[in-house]
Amino acid sequence: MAGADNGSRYPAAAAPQDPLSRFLCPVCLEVYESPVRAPCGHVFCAPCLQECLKPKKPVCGVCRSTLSPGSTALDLEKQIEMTETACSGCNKKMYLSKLRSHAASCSKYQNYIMEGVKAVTKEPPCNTRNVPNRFTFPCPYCSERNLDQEGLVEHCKKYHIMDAKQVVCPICASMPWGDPNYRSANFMDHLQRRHRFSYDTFVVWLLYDKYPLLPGCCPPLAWGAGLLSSFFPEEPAGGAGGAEPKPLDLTSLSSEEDEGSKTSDPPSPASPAAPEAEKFQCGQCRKPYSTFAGLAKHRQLHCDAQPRKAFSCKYCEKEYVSLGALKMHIRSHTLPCVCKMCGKAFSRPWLLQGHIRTHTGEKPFSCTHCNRAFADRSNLRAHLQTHSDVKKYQCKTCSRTFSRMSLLHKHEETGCSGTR
DNA sequence: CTGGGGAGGGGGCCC
DNA sequence: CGGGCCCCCTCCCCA
Repeated sequence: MAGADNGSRYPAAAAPQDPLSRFLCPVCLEVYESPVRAPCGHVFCAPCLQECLKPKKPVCGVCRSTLSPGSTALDLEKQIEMTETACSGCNKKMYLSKLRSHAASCSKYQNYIMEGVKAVTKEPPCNTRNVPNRFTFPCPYCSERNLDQEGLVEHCKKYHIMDAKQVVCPICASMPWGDPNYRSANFMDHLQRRHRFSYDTFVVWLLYDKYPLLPGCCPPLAWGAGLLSSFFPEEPAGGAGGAEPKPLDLTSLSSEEDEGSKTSDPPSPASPAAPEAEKFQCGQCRKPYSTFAGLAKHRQLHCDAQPRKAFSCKYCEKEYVSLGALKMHIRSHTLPCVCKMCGKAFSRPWLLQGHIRTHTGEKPFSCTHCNRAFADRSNLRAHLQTHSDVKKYQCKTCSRTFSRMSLLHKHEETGCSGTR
């Protein structure tokens, strides 16, 4: 466990240049927060590990081995406290242990992240013509084409289970870190261990959705099918008409093709004769475009250029009428308030205060009717409803009242009989 | 299935 | 403009 490899283990092809990478949690891609070493040897932030342990059969996000609660990685914790670094945004020097909270409030760091994302989304790699399709794969044994990941696994299990030939895994080879020349000694074993789940699911949901703007998230942003499918949403797993798996030719996204290729009736996505389907839609005016470039141009010339009434969140698509409201909202992404007891993070101090009461057992809000106490005023309010004959939320059909909106919704969803 | 409690999130208002 | 507070709401879990 000692040495630089005690934390995140990266595939050789993707080993980051940054010497600090060994202090980065493979889940949140930030400096470890309360690092915990799982039994498999991989280290995660304590809160990240908690998240990973939530599924019924938790697996390590790095090696896919069964995951169970680990032990505090004191060695790493110490190193994080003693290692100096500089903020990528403002260059301020600080210890790694301070970087996380600093990054949450450093506007220059946020800009630095945004620049990174722009660079990734605006300037596709120069060898884009060679970018392989990550939706369908050829079988490395018989070269049957257009198998999606699950299809490939099933196909190989069905037809090649006894085939001992060393072959290149087409799924791994298509990934940005993949080595197209690396032959798997036991491909069937590799398939079943490594590709039981989809990279899309793991990369996009775990990393992109949770930490969409982190520097380490750029590869997932660029390569994760979640993003790709938003650019190429109709790339069917089965391919069109048995054609060769099509490279995602980003260079074809000419800035010249846009509105002209629009049609009022987009062809079927599965149709091979439908390459100009309007796959891209402006988030603001909903205008459809057949190419990403067209959409980008439209946004540049029209929607983005117009004076905005709203302040847009750079992390998600939400917009606010005031900068204050936006900043408040951004806290829900950066979660600057961290509980010292369990490491859980919150957007606002009072949320943290409420959470701390769950540790201390403090219940300052008591019911005047039954003296029952609550830690949260909202919950007291909900409780007070239970003392009332006429509850706040009423069914329009049967006039029955409920103490909570959710109960009313449930009542309506399960089919109100209408009888009073 | 229903009702209730616990925990937490989001937006608005006020100071 | 930021922080504190309030209200409303949701989700999950349990009896």
